[in-house]
Amino acid sequence: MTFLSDTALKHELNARGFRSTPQRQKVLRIFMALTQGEHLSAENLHQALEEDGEHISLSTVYRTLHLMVYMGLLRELELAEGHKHYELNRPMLDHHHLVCVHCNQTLEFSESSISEIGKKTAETSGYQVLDCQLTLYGICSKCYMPEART
Amino acid sequence: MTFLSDTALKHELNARGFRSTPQRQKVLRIFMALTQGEHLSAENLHQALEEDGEHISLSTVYRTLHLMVYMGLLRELELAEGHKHYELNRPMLDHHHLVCVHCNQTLEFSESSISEIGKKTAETSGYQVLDCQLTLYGICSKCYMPEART
DNA sequence: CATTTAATGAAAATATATGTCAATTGATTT
DNA sequence: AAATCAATTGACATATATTTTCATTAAATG
Repeated sequence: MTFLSDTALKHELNARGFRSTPQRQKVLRIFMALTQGEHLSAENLHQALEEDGEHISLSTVYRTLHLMVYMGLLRELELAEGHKHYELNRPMLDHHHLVCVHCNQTLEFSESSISEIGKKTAETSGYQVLDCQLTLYGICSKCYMPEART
Repeated sequence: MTFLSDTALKHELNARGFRSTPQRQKVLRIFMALTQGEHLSAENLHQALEEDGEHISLSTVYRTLHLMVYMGLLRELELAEGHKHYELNRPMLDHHHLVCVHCNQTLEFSESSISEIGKKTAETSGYQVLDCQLTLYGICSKCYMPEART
């Protein structure tokens, strides 16, 4: 799922009764151009599209994000920045996050055992896994001082 | 952290420069009275307090939730219902979630290896872990049908 | 018990996300 | 390649969740 041509995307969509549209292609292209670890909010994505000269309405941006999460193409991250962020779903990479609840600094890490656990658990419950996220919330060394305030 | 008396809460708060207030005590009591696996949104909590005859403003409810997450007393869950839910943080229980991205059905599961991984990762990065969440997103068996739509 | 400063409540403000609906466009059939 | 039909889009309105502001109240400290 790391790379998907327009026609491959079309097949994925059509197979489920959805349509391939220029908007959907452009959104996916934006995500494919990001480096590993980068993630965008709906607003970020909307801007990135504008910067590429693509005028796609915010409603469509939101609808496209949901659809692509639902299809397993994107993963939705909740990293305490107040709004959701999205990135390409690359299940093989076992890519997870560690977030400071104070300053919101976010670190990435890999841990290959997680997806195994995820697969097993999901199977037991009859689920088809789309995404598997281990998120650690804590306090980073800069923020961890007795006098810290909210 | 499964049970915390008013005076223990006071010590925790004062040690960090925060104050013990009746509102904070009442909020924590509500969470301590929940059964394992139950979780509340800010709105739910507000209502639960009202039902107990406690009038605490929504602002205070939100502020208290943030503070308690920051202190590691509560954990914040993002289970695709559109708003955040909260529950007592019981680090020993290794209690995680599996969510259907289509119908939002949520299942709980335990997996004791996760907190080990979390601890190790956080240490490496100099973080103090407050919470460790493995969240699996997928499609449940009821929703997994070729004709499924958004 | 006086002082200091954090915390609260009420209301307004903000932000994020969703819904509506007419117009458009993609997939499929003829 | 034209016609058909439903999915999709964009613009705008709306909803909802959360945050901020600020005057008032009340913990903690000495």
